Amino acid sequence: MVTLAEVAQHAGVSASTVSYVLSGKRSISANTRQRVERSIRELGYHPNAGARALASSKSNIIALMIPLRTDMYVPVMMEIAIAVATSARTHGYDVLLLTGEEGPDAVRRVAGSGLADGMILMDVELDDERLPLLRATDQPSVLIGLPADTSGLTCVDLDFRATGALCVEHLAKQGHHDIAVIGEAPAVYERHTGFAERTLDGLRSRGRELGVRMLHRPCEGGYDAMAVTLARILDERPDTSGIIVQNESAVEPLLALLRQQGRAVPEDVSVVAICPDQVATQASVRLTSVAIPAQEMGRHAVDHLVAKLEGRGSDEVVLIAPELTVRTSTGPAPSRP
Amino acid sequence: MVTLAEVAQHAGVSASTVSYVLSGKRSISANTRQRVERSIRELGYHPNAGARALASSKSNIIALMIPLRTDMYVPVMMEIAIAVATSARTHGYDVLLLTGEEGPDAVRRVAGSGLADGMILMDVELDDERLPLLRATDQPSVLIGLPADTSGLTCVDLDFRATGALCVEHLAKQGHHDIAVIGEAPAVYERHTGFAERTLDGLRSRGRELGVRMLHRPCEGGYDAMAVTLARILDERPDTSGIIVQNESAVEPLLALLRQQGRAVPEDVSVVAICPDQVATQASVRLTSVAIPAQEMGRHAVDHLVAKLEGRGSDEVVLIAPELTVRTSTGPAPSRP
DNA sequence: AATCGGCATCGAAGCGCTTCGACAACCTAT
DNA sequence: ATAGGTTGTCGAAGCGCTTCGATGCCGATT
Repeated sequence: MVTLAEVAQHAGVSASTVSYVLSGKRSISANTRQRVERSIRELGYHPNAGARALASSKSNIIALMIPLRTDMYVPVMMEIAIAVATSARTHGYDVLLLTGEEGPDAVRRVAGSGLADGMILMDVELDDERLPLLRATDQPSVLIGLPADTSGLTCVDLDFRATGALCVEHLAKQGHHDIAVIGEAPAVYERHTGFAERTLDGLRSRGRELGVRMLHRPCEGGYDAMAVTLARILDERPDTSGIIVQNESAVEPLLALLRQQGRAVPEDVSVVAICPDQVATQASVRLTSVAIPAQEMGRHAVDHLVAKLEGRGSDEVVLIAPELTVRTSTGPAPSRP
Repeated sequence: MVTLAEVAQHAGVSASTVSYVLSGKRSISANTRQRVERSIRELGYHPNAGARALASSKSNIIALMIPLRTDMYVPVMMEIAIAVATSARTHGYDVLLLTGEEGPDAVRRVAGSGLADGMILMDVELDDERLPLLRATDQPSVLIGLPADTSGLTCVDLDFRATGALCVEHLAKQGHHDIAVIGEAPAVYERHTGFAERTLDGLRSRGRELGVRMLHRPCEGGYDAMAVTLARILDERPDTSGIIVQNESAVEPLLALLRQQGRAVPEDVSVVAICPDQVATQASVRLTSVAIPAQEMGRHAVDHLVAKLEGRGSDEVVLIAPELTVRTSTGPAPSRP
């Protein structure tokens, strides 16, 4: 293993000079810089991460905490995680992956040991148990998702309230008056997950303003659950002509069931989904949808965290504006007999 | 930030004693041990990760490299990653997440900087560009997936050859003679991904032994691609009565298309899937399937890597035996007119 | 009584880096 | 010609920990 000292010797300079070449914190003559850089290349030198962390009290590592909840849609999580890892690298940071297993203690461990310089928390609940600890350790952090109390925190999320509103508007504009909302699994609501509640909120308040009737039903993923849910909805509100789905694993079952029952999309029923674009475009009907901007969320989170770590940046809540893409699953409401 | 020295002072012992209490590398009297442990608790001490890494040349970090290929089924990757992170913790290791972005250089960087003690590579290709580097740096590592040349490497994977064989056997036993195989996207085969080729190999050689006709067609995910592929298959081999799918995003489209064409599953066509259990159970027909044991693979990989890091364990290839679960998508072949 | 081995503890060295103050050497402005 | 300011480089101190050898103490062995 090549050390700084060896590079210094090889280049005929002192160790500190090499260090300054690497960090750029003091000016170095072009000549010396080149000699040092050459030695680094020839010897294949890589600074030792531990020594660096010890001397500078900076690990250049960002911790990413992903609680493993089985009812969350995994690909989105993954996409965010990948985006976080990738953009972290562009800032010179690596990413440490923490799962929910360890629970809130992970926050304490990481903050205490100086393992990471900051952390990004995913899948934040409205009243998340990790938050008190976060505030106490004043560990620089960014949340993906919105808790109830955001004071002193930096959060990044899709504006789910606006998302809900946008979906209703789109349907209402096409003349739909009876709209059903197929939501996430009941457990998600029971857990008070921010995004689910905020979507619902946006959906309802905009629906009230526009004078449309709204019926919300949570739904586990999969075929059988969807069949039951859909039957209940159509039983309660036979005139339902618009459906908004916020549950990736309910999308395809829903379409299949509608087809099976002879209800054409979009002629008889319009469907709007809140889901990743991939799901919307790969479904059996190309779905009008509001995309979950996973990459963007990951990138934003990293950018804000890095800003904080560098002393720039402050606490704030960043809500990403939703965008609705019209595809072939929505159309004018059928005229009533 | 509390340091070892402060703990030592508080407990009235020397720093080295505290260190030995922590590591257990020398015997300590019960009395002293308790005093030290008490001080640690009272002061809320956490050893500094950087200092530890520097002094011991061990970071207690495992690097997990996930190339981001858009055509791989993401949830499986995620499940493995989570399993890796979780079981790493039980061995006292944390996990560093590396994406494919950086390419093979990441291997060099991580090995060179001592950032991680070892690494786990996912989604290994038959002729993976990271392998030469791996061998050169003699970084302790475990691969998930099998390259063409496994000499000097430790690999963990599902036995895809046996998986293929198992699927054919199951169908053949039920009297199916004309079997179609719907595979991964063409790009996967072009890239020479080990698992895809080995499955095919197992499929074909067992098929030959059993005297069944076999037709393999790669298939992009999604509805439209599946429609084209299925049409071609039924055109070429109208008597096809068994289908084996190894492509998660083709599963539901396939079922929907069969239904649409009035082919009943399993009365007219039997379907066997190679996919995670979740996909098999949530599909519109409960699928007879061979599961991808993601968790088990992650766990095995970590166990083997940790064994290597501790000086136990050697290079070997661990193939996990496939298990076929019979559900409702397979049955006897229809009798021919 | 002298010797030995094992246990419990301590002190000091050092892991590889960053960073601060010092100091030549040079370049202006007086 | 001299004070003052830059610029480029070096030496040394230390970051918080692990680990090696040394040491003092005790009971067991001859």
